[in-house]
This record gives sequence, structure tokens and C-alpha cells, in this order.
Amino acid sequence: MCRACASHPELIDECRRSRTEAVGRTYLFEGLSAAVLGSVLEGAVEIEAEAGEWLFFQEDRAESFYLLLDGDVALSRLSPDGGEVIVAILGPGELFEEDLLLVDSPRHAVSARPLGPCRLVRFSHRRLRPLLGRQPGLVSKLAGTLHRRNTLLLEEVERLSVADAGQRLIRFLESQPPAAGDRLPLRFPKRVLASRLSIRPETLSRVLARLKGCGRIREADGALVLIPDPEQACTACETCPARLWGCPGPGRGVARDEPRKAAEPEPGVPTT
Amino acid sequence: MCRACASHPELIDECRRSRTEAVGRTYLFEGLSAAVLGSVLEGAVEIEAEAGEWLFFQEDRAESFYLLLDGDVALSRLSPDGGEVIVAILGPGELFEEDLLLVDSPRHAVSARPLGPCRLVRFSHRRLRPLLGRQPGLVSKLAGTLHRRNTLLLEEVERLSVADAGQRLIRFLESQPPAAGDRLPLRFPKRVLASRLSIRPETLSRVLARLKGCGRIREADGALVLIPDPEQACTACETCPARLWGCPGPGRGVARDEPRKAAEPEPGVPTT
DNA sequence: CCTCCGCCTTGATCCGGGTCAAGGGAGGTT
DNA sequence: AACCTCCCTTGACCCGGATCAAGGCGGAGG
Repeated sequence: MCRACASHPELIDECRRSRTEAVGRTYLFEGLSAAVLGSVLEGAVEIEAEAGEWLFFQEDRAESFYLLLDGDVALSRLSPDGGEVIVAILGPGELFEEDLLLVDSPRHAVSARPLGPCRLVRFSHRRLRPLLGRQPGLVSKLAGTLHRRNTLLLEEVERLSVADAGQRLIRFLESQPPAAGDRLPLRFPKRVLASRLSIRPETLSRVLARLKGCGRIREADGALVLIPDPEQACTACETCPARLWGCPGPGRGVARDEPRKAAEPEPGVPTT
Repeated sequence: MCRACASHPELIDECRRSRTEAVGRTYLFEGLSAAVLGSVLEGAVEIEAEAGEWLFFQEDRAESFYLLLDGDVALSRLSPDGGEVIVAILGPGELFEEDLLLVDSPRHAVSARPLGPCRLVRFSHRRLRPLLGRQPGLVSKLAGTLHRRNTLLLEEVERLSVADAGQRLIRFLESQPPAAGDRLPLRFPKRVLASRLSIRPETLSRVLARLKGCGRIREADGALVLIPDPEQACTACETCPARLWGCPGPGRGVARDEPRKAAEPEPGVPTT
């Protein structure tokens, strides 16, 4: 029960209904029958949290997973010396740690904290695991999630290894959900975005100034907007001071050269 | 059939037997009955490959997974501009891309190439997937693999964000399989290790020189060996030129977080 | 109203590591 | 033996971004 319901008991039913709808809209539970959905929600609890709290820490035994109803949550990796690297910023409607349902006695690989006041639904792994046997579709969805996350992390590693600060910002905006359209609502301090990009806030500030100056990025009503048409933007680069980070030359699309030798085919026996 | 068998047909049975044993020793297939193991091997082919070839490319449809019998294989992520970041170096006995068995129509998230001549067994995803239904233990093993890989990648991201070249090398050696004991046999050029650490070969060379100078690392019969007991090693740091990367100050061996600013100078190094 | 306190921005400086270039072995080939 | 090639090492230099420090700005609280 959420805070609003506590003071207005007549809202409880409405509140529960909207929660059920939110759960049914997630990729994992969409399409389930009302009965199954009901059993999913049994034992789930709605919780509220605020910036400054932690939902869980990496290395902790994972007993629950979460649906974020409202607000934003950062998943981060804490280093032994007290540093924090934010590896994901989640918004309303997103599930997290649900993939651990597949794993035997899993531990959280990240720590989670709200970036502001937020509402969540917490599900118990233990109670939901039996459902996997009866709904095999869930297993392949979860496996898909694990695999997709792997791929994203590999991209992240590649980016950290080769991309400079400006390119990281641009590629981050490009990777925003298509619905958002290369647009990032800044519902949290910019220092959070800096941490997400593994750069210092000062550097982010400078990079933003530079990319705004060269017309690659705009800041409008509390959101960062990536401006498409790199060719055109780059003609404006003459006015750009110095090195023009992140302002790639023509043909930034997919430049795959590569010798591309013997690929996977040939199902038979190879060398002999 | 491998090259040796082709010229000595009387070895074929022996060859097949040793291959079967190797498969039965992998974490995925160990403990399976001989019958099941036989069906696993049905349709599997042994292949040979050499440095310069590619086994598969990222983004390609994944149709097979592999057991490395002999030699070393690098898994890497290629960036659009032709760069390569090695994300894993595999040795004999290791499976790779087997976790894609769980995923519906998966694509490789990495590219793979041998670092020298090697022998592998190639298994078909399509043929093995039906086995998952009959051997549910396989599913949880594979899910565990996916999850473990996720965790390792998250650590990698954290490391790339906060650790300097020397620390990366040390932490890499520390993360070698315990059987190897903080020891890395250099069966491949050092430039490969550099790529694995996301640094340039020149930098690796300098870091190695520095860490050898301060007694943190030794190079013996073709292997890099991490020397434990950081306290003692650090007393030798006086002789170490300049900033002593990766040569933590006293008591930093297991240092929990000292909030900040407390940690600083190494003995004997006035950074003026 | 003023003050305090985060957060962002901007400037100045420093340093780790990338880049370029020049040797120096260790094999392998003729 | 002379030569070539590949790889590692070392030196010199430069640059991107971290760090330190100093304001500007806006919201909360007096």
C-alpha cells in the first residue's frame, strides 16, 4: 500500500488496479492471463524510496526483483576505494534484477539507489520461480534479457576503451530508447550523467559546451537533445574551437572495412 | 577428424575417445551418462584453425558453440573504426558461446580468433537445443554462466573507469584461475595482453618494467608472476622511479574504503 | 530581504598514457 | 654469415581529461 492509499483508503482498489496494469505492460509479464497475473502479484509489495537510500548492494544475496513505477533509479558498481560507476539509469516501467530469477542462488552484481523519490513494486524470487516451470515463455524472455545485457556491457567496454568523452556522450544519446528519440530528459543532476559516462562533471560541462557550440546537441526544457544530420552539423564546425570532439567526419554510419576472411559457414569437416 | 588421424587412420578411435573425454570434463557436460554424451557428440566436428583466421564475427547469426581442445583463442569486440579490444583469452578445455544455447535466435556478441594453431570441437546449437528440455540441469548451468559473465563484465567496466594501467595489470593477474596462482603463461605476444588490458603495447612495456623494478611482478620461464605480500614489496619501492603505479602504500592490501583524501603519498616519493 | 548551500560552469595546471620514432634481440630464410 | 621480419623496449613529445580553485545561479530557510 502506498502513502496516498494510507490516507485515502477509498483509493486502495484503484491503486491496486493501476499497479496490476503496470505489471502487465512489462515485457516479462505481458500477455499473461489475468489469473496468472494475479498469482504474480500475490506477495508483491509496493514500496517507496528516496535519494540517499539504497535498495540493495552488489554481492548481497538477491531475494527480490523490482518494477519501477515512478521516478528514476541508478544501478552502479562500487569500487573498493569508495568510487561509484553508474552503469544504468532506469525510468518508470522498467524491471530490474528480474533476470536473476533464472540463476540459482544469485547475488546482486550491482548496487541500486533512487535518484529521487520513487515508487516500486518488489517481487520475491522464491515465490515466482515455480512459475517458470509452468510458463516456459518466461525462461526464454529472461535468457534473452541476460544475453542482451551481456551485449550492452560488451559495447560499454569497447566504448570505454576507444571513445573519448564527446563520443561517449553522443553514443549514449543515440542509444536512448527510440521512443525518446535521441533525447534524454534530465530528471537528475548532471553529475549522474557524468558518472554514467565515466567522466568528471567538469569534463561533461566542457564537452556539452563544445557540442552545443558546434550544433551537435541542444538543451531544451530540461532535456538533452541530439541533433541528427551529422554532415550538416559538421559544416558548422568551422566555428567550433579547436579539436571538434565527437564531430565525426563524413560517413559515421557503419564503416565496416575488415578483411573478413573465412567466416562461419562450411558445415562440413575443415582442414584435413 | 584431425590432421594426425588423416595420416594415421589407426588413431581415429583413440582420437575420438580423447575428444569425448574432453567434452565430458567441461562444466556443462560433466556427469552426463555415456549415452547422452554420445548424442551430444553426434554432429559435433573437430576443426583446426590458426592465427589470422576468424572463427566468427560479432553480429553474425550464432549457429555453433565451441570447445577449445588445444591452443588459445581471443574473444574481442571490434569497433566501427577498425579497432579491436580483446575481452577474453581462452585456453584449452574452455567452452565458448555455449550460453547462446539458451537464447532464441542469437547473434554473436564478440568476434573470435585463434592466437596460434589450435584444435576445437564445434557443436551445433540447433541440434543440441532439444537436449535442454530433457536435461534441465543444463539450463541452470547456462543461466549461471550468463550471469557470471555479466558480473565479470561489470567488474571490467568498473576497472576501466577507475583503475590505471598498473592496477589493471595487477588485478588481471589476481583474477587468473586459482590453479594458475596469479600466474599468466605468455603463450601469445605481449601485445595481446595489452589489448586485453585496453592499453598500448608501449605502455604495457613501461608498466611491466616499473612493476618489476619495485618487486611486484616477476617474469619467469615465459610467464608473468604476481608477487604477493605487498607490504614487503613496497619497502623496496624507494628504488622505484617516479610515481610507483600499482604499488599501493602501506596497508592498502585489503584496504576497505578510507573515505577520501586520507590515502595518499607513498613512502619516499616527493611529488612536489 | 539576505544568506546559505548545492550544483553547474569556467579557468589554470598537471599528469597518465597515447603517439611517433628509433633501436635491439630472436628466429627463420637464403 | 648476412638479411629480414616480427616483437619488444626505450625515448621524446603531446593531448585529453583529472584535479584544484574560483565564481555564478537558483532554491530553501532565516
